[in-house]
Amino acid sequence: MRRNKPKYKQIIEAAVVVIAENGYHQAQISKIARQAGVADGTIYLYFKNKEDVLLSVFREKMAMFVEKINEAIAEKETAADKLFVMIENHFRILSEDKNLAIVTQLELRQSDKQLRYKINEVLKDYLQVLDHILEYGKEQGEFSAGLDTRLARQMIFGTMDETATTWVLNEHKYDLISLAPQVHGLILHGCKANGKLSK
Amino acid sequence: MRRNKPKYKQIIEAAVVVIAENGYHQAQISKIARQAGVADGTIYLYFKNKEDVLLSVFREKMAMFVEKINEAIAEKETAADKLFVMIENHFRILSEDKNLAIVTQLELRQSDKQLRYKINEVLKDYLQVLDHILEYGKEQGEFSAGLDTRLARQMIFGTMDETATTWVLNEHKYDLISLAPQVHGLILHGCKANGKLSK
Amino acid sequence: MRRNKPKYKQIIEAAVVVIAENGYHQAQISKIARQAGVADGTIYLYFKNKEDVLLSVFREKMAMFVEKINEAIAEKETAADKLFVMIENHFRILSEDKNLAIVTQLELRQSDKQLRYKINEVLKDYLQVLDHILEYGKEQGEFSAGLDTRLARQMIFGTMDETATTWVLNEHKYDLISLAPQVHGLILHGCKANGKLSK
Amino acid sequence: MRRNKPKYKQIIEAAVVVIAENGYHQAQISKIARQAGVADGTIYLYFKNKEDVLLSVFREKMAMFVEKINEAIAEKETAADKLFVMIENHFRILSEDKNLAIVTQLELRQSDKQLRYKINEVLKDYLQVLDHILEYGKEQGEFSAGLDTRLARQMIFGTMDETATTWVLNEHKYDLISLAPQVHGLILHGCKANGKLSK
DNA sequence: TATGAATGAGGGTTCATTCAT
DNA sequence: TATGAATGAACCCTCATTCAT
Repeated sequence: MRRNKPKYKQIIEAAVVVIAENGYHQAQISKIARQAGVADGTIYLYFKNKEDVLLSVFREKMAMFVEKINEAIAEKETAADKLFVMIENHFRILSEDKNLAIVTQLELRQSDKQLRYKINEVLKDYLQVLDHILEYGKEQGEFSAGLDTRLARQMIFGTMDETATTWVLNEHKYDLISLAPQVHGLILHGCKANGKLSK
Repeated sequence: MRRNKPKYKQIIEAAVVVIAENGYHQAQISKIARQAGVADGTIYLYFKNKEDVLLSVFREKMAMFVEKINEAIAEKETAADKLFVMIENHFRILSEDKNLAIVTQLELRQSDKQLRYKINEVLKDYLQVLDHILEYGKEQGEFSAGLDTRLARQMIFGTMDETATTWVLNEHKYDLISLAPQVHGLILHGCKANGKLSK
Repeated sequence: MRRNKPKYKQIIEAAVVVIAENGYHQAQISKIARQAGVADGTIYLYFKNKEDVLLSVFREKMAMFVEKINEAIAEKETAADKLFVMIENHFRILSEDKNLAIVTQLELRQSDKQLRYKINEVLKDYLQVLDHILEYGKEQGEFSAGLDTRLARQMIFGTMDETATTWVLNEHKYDLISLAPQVHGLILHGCKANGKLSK
Repeated sequence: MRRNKPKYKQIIEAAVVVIAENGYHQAQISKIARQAGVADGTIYLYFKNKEDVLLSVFREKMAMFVEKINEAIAEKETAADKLFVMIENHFRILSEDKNLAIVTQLELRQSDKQLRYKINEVLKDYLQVLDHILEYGKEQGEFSAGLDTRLARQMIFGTMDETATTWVLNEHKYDLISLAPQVHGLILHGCKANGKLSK
């Protein structure tokens, strides 16, 4: 199994660094090879082609995302709490690896439609975690029974994603993790003034 | 003034069609020229370079977005209503021009960092419309006083954008406009079951 | 006759300025037209094509060269004196119009082989002036009877030309005209130490 | 070291042929590659860009010029003899490689100002050989003590260059090498009839 | 496995020239 | 005569991929 060999990971990590430092369109195979300390041709022993390298970057990182977040979620009881740790961990992982944040929020989006579709397939694993929380919340009566899971998932992911992208575009100059409580609040209660406060 | 000449608009419209049909990276100047019914060189009488064509596509379309939405908003009294017509019109404009939807939701995002930054500058006009609604809602007591405008704006835009992108990725196979009420509800009240309403 | 109309001269002078300021390859018809204060198309009412403009620049200027130099030569008696005023005037004309110097010594040489051949045809008028001086000198016994006119002409023209070109490449930072006596001396006597002087 | 690899020389030689046969402005990289029997891209493994190819042609050939001429000069005792073998070898090298003659005398002069300056830098090595002969001749009392080295160098180089260019423009239809003695004579003694000295 | 030299397709842009007004 | 908007051909260079070693 190629994916377990050390050079596989080595190339993936090199790709993240090269893309973050040079941008998507300047991330040539030769640069990735040099960063990984292998020859250009060697990359083709581990990956089918360049698209496969980029997709693998996303796949590996997303798997890590899902794993970490599933762990964190499991420890919480309520859907609201699960949602909170999901948001917080989403922000934390990006905060802890700024290169990864640049790559996923800005650079990989420059890939063409074909790769975008494949990336969206991989993303589904992550979105399912969200769906599970939403279904669980509805079952428990925490979330509104009439909630459309797909729409709610789009709201939550769209909000987290837009928040993270804005943070990267602002060159990480404020703390992303500390926005988690407010984002959580917005997602749970929306913008509307709630009864007591607005009175 | 070049921008008022008929060929200017003609080239912009041709660019939308070509990008939608061929994808960002396959939208060569020669294809756009052919679609517009002009010679390749003519494009350079109206635009500085290819990037200028693409940025102008976004600028012209976004101006149209802002204009239409400002008109619609002006007719409404409450912030909640303004927000509703904004969401509905955002979805309506994309629904009415599927090529435009493909271009703004998928293709133009493949532009490189430099163009992305310029596009983001143009986008600010649109985001400001959102900010005005949010501020207005807070003034009127409709929206919670403690609402962070920037975060709320990111939530709203992120939600609309993610909803629209998912719709495009699903090849417009369901009705986007009819999602507006639910999206509006989510943005106003969030996911949380609200005692009285859920009864 | 087109060549006597004011716009003909106007375009020629504009071409000299544009070529001197922008270089041969950056001397587009549109720049020359703008400098001359006419429309692009107007140039084609006076010249067959761009090559014709450039060749005409050379032809007009060379005619002026020949005329001025013939006048100066006529006043002198000996071949040596005629040669001296030729060298001095050659240097003087270039010194008095630095743009012309740049154009003839550097820029027009970048023209392609076809134009070079035509320019060489025009140059023949000038070289004939030299030939006449040489023949006259031989007749008068001033110049060595065995002198090969063509070779001597190449030596004289080559020397003047190389001297002028080096001066232009050095950005006119020394006085060209004052080199005339030494150049004259070299051409007459060569490098060799002459008996009496070397004693 | 790239310059020692066989393909480097191979591309240089191909460039000389292509430029001589097609002219400077028609010497496309693709033609040079085809002539060299390599792919277009291969040229860019050995040269930075097209200008680098052209400059290298001149640099390599000029180095050969300087080397051959230095060898020939070293064998001679007097400055006059050194000068003679320099002229003869200058003419001989061009005579032996007619393509090279076309390239250096006509085509490379069409390069733009930037490349011209770089070519002039390379040419300095050659001109220094001339300077050394002139200085040596003055030391030995062979050449006139008051000789201005720079001017004399310009005369000699200008004469040789003009003679060679005229020969190329006349399509090599007479023998260039056999002109060397007369050119040598002209350079040494000038045009002037030297009654007594010539006895 | 690993190397890295060689390949070759593909496109934005310029500008001399034309021609309807 | 004069205009200037429109034309469209032409080319350097990059880089993903291959394959002989």
